[in-house]
Amino acid sequence: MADTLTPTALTLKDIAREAGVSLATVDRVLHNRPGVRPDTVRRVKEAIARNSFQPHVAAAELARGRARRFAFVMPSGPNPFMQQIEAYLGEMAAWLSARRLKVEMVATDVFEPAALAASLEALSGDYDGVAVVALDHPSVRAAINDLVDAGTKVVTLVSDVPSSRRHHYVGIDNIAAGRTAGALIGRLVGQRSGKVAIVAGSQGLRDHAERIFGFNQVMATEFPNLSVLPVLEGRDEDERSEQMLARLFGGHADIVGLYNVGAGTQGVAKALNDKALSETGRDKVVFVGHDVTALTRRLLLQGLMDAAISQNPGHEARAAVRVLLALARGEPILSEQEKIRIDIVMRDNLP
Amino acid sequence: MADTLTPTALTLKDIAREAGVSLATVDRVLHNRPGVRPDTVRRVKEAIARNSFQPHVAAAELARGRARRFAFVMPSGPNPFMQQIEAYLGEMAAWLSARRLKVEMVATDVFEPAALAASLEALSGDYDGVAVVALDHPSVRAAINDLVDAGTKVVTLVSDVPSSRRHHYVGIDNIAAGRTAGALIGRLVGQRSGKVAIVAGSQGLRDHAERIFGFNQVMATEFPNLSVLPVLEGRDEDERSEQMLARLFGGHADIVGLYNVGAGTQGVAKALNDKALSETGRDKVVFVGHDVTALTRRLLLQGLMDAAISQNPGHEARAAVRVLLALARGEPILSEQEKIRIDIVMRDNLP
DNA sequence: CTGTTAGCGCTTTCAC
DNA sequence: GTGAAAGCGCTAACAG
Repeated sequence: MADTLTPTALTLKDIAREAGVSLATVDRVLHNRPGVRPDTVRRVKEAIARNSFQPHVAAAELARGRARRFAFVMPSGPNPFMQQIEAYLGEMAAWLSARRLKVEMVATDVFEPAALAASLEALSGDYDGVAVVALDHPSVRAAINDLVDAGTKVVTLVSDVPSSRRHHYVGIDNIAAGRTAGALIGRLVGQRSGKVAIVAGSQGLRDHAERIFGFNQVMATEFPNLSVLPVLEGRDEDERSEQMLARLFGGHADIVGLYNVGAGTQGVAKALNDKALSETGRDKVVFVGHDVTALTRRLLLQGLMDAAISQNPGHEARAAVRVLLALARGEPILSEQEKIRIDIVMRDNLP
Repeated sequence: MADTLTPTALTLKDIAREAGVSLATVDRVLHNRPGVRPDTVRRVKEAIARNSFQPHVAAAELARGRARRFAFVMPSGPNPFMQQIEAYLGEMAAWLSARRLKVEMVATDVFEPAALAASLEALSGDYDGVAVVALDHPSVRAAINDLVDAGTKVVTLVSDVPSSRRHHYVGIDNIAAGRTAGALIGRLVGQRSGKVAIVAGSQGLRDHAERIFGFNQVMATEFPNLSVLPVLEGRDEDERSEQMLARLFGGHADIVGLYNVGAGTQGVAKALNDKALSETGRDKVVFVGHDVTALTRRLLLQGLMDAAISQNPGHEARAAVRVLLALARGEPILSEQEKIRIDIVMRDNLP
């Protein structure tokens, strides 16, 4: 019982013969290039459809000659998650080079819309595709639209600018991520009641704001035993986060859960650990954060952290490249494959 | 600040010139084909290494002419998880055909080692690669080894035969999956103490046995408040699972957790639901199972099921194809990309 | 508007 | 053992 999923392959020439035109004309129709009479277009398109013809990617790739260039615009600074994405891109070197693809990194300041926009504008014309960790700001939106208008394929990475005309977003649904964090804390706290603390980088960052929104949604509707404290804004900095949190712990004896929305994990963990040491015997605070890094991995193994909501950085790096390549080639995108899932990582399923 | 990850590309001809030989000789060395003097081999290899030369995959693919054929040997019968894998393979049709790859499905009885072995033997010589949902049995092991010896690339899918010489395993670490299930049940049960039930298809199936092993490991070491009841073997059948479980519930009033290792989910859910209806006000039994299907999705949304341990069937289908292709081409495998992760799926991060 | 043609960088005969 | 040469199925110039 062998059922073939793929029919036998035809070539451009077969289609040309069937439509009664030349190779070049089929090629023009295939790529929506101008200079073909509407009636001819129709005939060719019919022949293509009738045979469900698929051009051979390898032949197309070989024939075009020049390599494709992609730029990755990433935040400068020591964000471990972003460094992981860059590292995974580096691991693809052989894969990229066997396909004659060139990927270049461009570092820029994420918290400065003007700087980001300028970096993007500077890329215009030089690249076939651009992946950008974007800030949702009017000037960034404009820069993205300009690139798109110039024919560059653009994907937003990790953080989206939905109002722009970017071709694709590679990243997670942050509202769902926040809901997931909320549900985990709620469930892991169990019967107890008390307060839940939130530490974020800034509520001005779109992804952070969305996560908090999702988190509160779940808390309000499903865990009446828990009350959420006002969000602390630690700017993703260790010391600031630690101090704010230590003060909060001082003021509230009944904190049973802690959600760390962004980075600054070192400081958050420190504050939590100090609290645990000073009050032996108390119930542990349930601690959920984001992303699997060297640090969060250690905290999970130690048991100080209970779960990390994670978006696989390797998958994001590869998906961004594949999507840019598919867009550049005019191929359809395997949306199921390129969708980034929200991973729940606990000690026993650490990747 | 633009850092290029990929150097400029050379061609076979460049290497040939540098090594002072012809195109054909470089090609022979590149593919370890015989008929080249050892000294020449050395010179060519040096030139390749010195320039870290990467042959252009598109050119290689185009030049070989004939299409590659892969077979997927899957269990017959209505296992929803396997059907999902087949469906995802079907979705790749355009992708496959654009690469001139042919994928064929072969259905066989998983519970019959002889039948499986025969199906595999029958494939010999006709395919470049075979993906098989394998049973760990000596005759299956032998059949796999025969295929490998005949030059066919073989990957095991979902269920491994580690003792065979298969080139790759595409699937999850089932011991870790069982540990994850155990940790989830333990944590979600919380302070309560009581008993935990396990329903499996059969302890003779390698993946089921491994999951149970991991589950018990975690239970024994970390949740002294919970005691695990003897495993019920429901043969992945709905009715049988339901009856066995209903009887178990009748005999033990203090069951607080339930781990469903395999299929038969319909029956398990039925038994659990009946129990819940008959004893309002009691604490809910924490229910963890495997895989996200139409049914488990519904149960998660309803709240009857608390978490599903899942291996992404789409990812497995695509990884199997990519690995077979890389093996056939002699390319390195992106192990990080092809690794199948253990997903924890709860209501809020349903994919 | 449409057709002809010269490659792209490999693989694979077939000669030497 | 080694080399020369004919494609693979497209794309992109250039002619008409």
